[in-house]
Amino acid sequence: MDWEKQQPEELNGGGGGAFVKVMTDEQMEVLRKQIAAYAAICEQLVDLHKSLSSQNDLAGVGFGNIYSDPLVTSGAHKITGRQRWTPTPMQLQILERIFNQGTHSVGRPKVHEITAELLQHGQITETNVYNWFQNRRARSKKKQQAAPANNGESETEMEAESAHEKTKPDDFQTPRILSSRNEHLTFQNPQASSAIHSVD
Amino acid sequence: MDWEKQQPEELNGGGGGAFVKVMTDEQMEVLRKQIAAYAAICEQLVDLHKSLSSQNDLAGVGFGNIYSDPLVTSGAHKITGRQRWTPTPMQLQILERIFNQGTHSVGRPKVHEITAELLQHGQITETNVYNWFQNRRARSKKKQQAAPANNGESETEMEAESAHEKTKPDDFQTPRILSSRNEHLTFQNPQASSAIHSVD
DNA sequence: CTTTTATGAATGAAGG
DNA sequence: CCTTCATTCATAAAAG
Repeated sequence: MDWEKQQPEELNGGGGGAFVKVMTDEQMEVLRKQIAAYAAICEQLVDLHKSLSSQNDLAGVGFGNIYSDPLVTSGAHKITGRQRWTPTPMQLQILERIFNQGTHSVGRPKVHEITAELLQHGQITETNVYNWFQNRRARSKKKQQAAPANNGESETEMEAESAHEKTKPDDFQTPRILSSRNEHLTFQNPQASSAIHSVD
Repeated sequence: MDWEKQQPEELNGGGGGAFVKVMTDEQMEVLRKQIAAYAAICEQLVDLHKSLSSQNDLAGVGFGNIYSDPLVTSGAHKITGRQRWTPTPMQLQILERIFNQGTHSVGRPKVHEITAELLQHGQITETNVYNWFQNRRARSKKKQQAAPANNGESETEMEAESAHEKTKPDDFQTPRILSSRNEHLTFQNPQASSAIHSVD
């Protein structure tokens, strides 16, 4: 910024050759507008972000056990980050067994029962179980329809029959162009709030 | 701000009794920091918004207009399919507000009314609105019953509920609703960019 | 450390 | 209303 350098002497009132930092009304107005502009922009963006994040934020996962292990506190900056459930090998084994026994769909009581059993092998909620079966079912189905393309002869490759784009070439779908890892934007800046008040 | 009034005379160098607007180095530093803080915050928010909005790339799209512009078919492989409505941030915000105001159930006329309003912020149909409320209601209910992870034995209400950090949603969000229909966030502000350069 | 893959979770919509 | 499905998003885990 350096107003003292850019300041033409004529504007310097009657100060003569004294070297003082001076702002004209116009300059102050410009400055004020700049700050006000930022304030407005920030406000818009915060609103926007809130509405955007409110939809997909937060998991209903009500367990807070994962980061309980002091050994794994290496991350250190993810203190309140969302953690998603990861089945223990034992849990997975049991779930797979149930699924393969023909129970592809679970009702509410069944979920409760299974959850109770799996709780003995690690943290888990009914929602986790419910989601697992749903995903398992979907995945299973998807795989099934991706397989049947080849006749008995030359097996060539998969996905040959996908001439009519059925949505889902297994190879490169990659809709995620960017990987956003800024889960919690921390624009908690004291300077900012003071600035807001100052300009207003 | 009014520095000329708050300015103690001692700091005014050798200016004597002349009434000029003067900034000390400290004051300028404060100002610079305030603007810089805004610049940083805006930058973060813009980045964040960009990543958020680009994820669900066709956010805010309606149905018929997706491939309406053959010129901009950048994606190119999305020609068919995809008819699922995705609420724009603005639409979502309005819907959430209505829901949080106690209107958890909507009748036909109400749906019509809401749809009309939301149409100003993007494509939407009455069915979308109806489904949204139904899903929202169901989800809300489920969340309620998913909370109790512990036995009821210890009913002492400690700060236990703070353990579930989320519970989010709901509700009482910003009392200040944006009334303007600035769907197109116009944070393209010349003032802002000039300010960015000024401080930097 | 960066990129890719596997999979848990969120959500609009359909069926009963 | 409730359940189920299809699709998409986000991230832990694996690969490079």
